[in-house]
Amino acid sequence: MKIATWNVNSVLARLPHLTRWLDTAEPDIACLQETKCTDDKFPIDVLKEHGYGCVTFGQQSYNGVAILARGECGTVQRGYPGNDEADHARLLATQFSGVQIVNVYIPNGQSVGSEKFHFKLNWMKRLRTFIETHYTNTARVLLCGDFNVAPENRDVHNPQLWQERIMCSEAERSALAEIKELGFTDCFRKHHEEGGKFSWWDYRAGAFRRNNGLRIDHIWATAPLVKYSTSASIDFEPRTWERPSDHAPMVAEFEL
DNA sequence: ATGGTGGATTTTCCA
Repeated sequence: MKIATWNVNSVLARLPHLTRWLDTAEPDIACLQETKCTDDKFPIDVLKEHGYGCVTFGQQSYNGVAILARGECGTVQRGYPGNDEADHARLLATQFSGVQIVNVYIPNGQSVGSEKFHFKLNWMKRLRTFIETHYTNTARVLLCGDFNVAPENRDVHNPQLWQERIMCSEAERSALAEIKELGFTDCFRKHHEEGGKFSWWDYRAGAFRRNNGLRIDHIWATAPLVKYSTSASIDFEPRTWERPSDHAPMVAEFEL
């Protein structure tokens, strides 16, 4: 089973890149973030032509998550239980082939100490509670998405520059660690110890060309799954294409 | 170098 996560920064603007990439990479599951469109505008027909069914949870202009699957998905959870209309479209959970898939777009947080920063930390607390409440210790769970946190300094191109800045602060890293303590393993780190491997580069100041990036997109697996993990990688190629997303897809494979 | 770029919707918000 091959699973991918990719912040596409508008599924409509990125549709040519998305279909081109799906045709080549052929993941069984692709978790998307920042789809930036309501469910009625999601390009389900085009994706169907490429072999994918869509489970969507979008909103106008901002946020939005989707799960593309080569096959049937189980029941779908859109947002946290008890969510209301005012909630951001940032969490989408379903099942595929006996695996619980949780796709998240964790808030960016703008800047450390800001109102959005506190919203981010609170959202991460809710994520921890959601996972703790909804999945047993023995469940095969994949938590994937744009976490908007670089877990360690080796996930940051210039840790000194980024120290205590958004996506790198101790408060964010602690909140993420508390989720990880529920029993997750970072699939990329299972297979790669080296630093300097990133999944996001700012559009500005030639950041990609200089490899000034952060590793903020992740695929995490619980113990009953991670033992079947055979590879994990970041596919930099779509970031080199014309008018790309600022994120690259992250891929993990399992031999179940 | 406190800027720079990109998407959706506007004359700004968000990343």
